[in-house]
Amino acid sequence: MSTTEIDNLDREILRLLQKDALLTNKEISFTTRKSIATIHERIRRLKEQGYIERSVAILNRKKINRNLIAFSQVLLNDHTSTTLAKFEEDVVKFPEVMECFQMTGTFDFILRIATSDMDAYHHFYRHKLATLANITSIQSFFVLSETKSDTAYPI
Amino acid sequence: MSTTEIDNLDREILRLLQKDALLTNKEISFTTRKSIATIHERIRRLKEQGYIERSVAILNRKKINRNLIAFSQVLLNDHTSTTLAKFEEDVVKFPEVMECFQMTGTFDFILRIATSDMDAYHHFYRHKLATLANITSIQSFFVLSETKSDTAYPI
DNA sequence: ACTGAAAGATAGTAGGC
DNA sequence: GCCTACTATCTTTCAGT
Repeated sequence: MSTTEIDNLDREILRLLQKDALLTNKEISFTTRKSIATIHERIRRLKEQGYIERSVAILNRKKINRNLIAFSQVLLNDHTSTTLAKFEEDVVKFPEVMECFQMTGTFDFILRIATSDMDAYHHFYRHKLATLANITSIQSFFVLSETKSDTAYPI
Repeated sequence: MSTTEIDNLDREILRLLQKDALLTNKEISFTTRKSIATIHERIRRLKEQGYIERSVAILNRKKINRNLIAFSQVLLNDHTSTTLAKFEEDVVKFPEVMECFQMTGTFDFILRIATSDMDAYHHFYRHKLATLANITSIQSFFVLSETKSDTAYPI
């Protein structure tokens, strides 16, 4: 981690690019009232220093048949680093697993699972997730509706 | 929802752009062995038909001081549509709330909260979230480590 | 649907303030 | 750190298959 700090111009650029990664330098230079070359150099630095990790297209999941989102809370029966690491190694390989976080509290991991429907989730649960070693329990919760889903941090 | 289906070329383009939204048409045309104009037209259609919702820059949250991610499970004390809608309306306004889903099961909503640290979460909890109307309980779980966090659906 | 090529716009670089 | 000006590269359009 470098000691470099970002200023208000950097923050404004990050704010804009979090909303739309395809903005041209020209558009950003117009909004921020700086020259195109300045914007170009700032964005280069923000990437180089790791503030911007990557730019991605966000798809409409219903159009590509991911109608069901589940959160699955997993509890393991032992917490040696070997067991934890093995679970993580195996679970991230499943294409249904969009996210996996190790958590504090009454369970060990929370997974975000995307499937086409309940049948597909059931199949994932029975034939993939529940087959992994050292699982004590899995509790599943399903998304009824998406009120807010944002990738942009307020800056 | 239109009746239009996508073919293998569309799927390959979506796969590529989910990983890197800044790929040039030229690069995609090289990978897919199609002409630049073909790629250009395909991407235009994928956006127009709503497969691609938007393109965004993904930031390194630790560089911008969002070190703590919490999942907060919220239970309300009544489930009239008015109460549900009011909660949703209010909760999405908090900048700490990255995501809000209404859920099946033993609680009503799950929130993903991003703050700088536990003090900031505590402040959010006490002075923002817990002040909303009709809340019965809030249970908070904190991310210890991020094993996988992907925005790209396998296609 | 796809292609190649032209025209217009943008990214990226260099030199100066 | 920011600017103008220049060149390389890319996007976008279109006539042709």
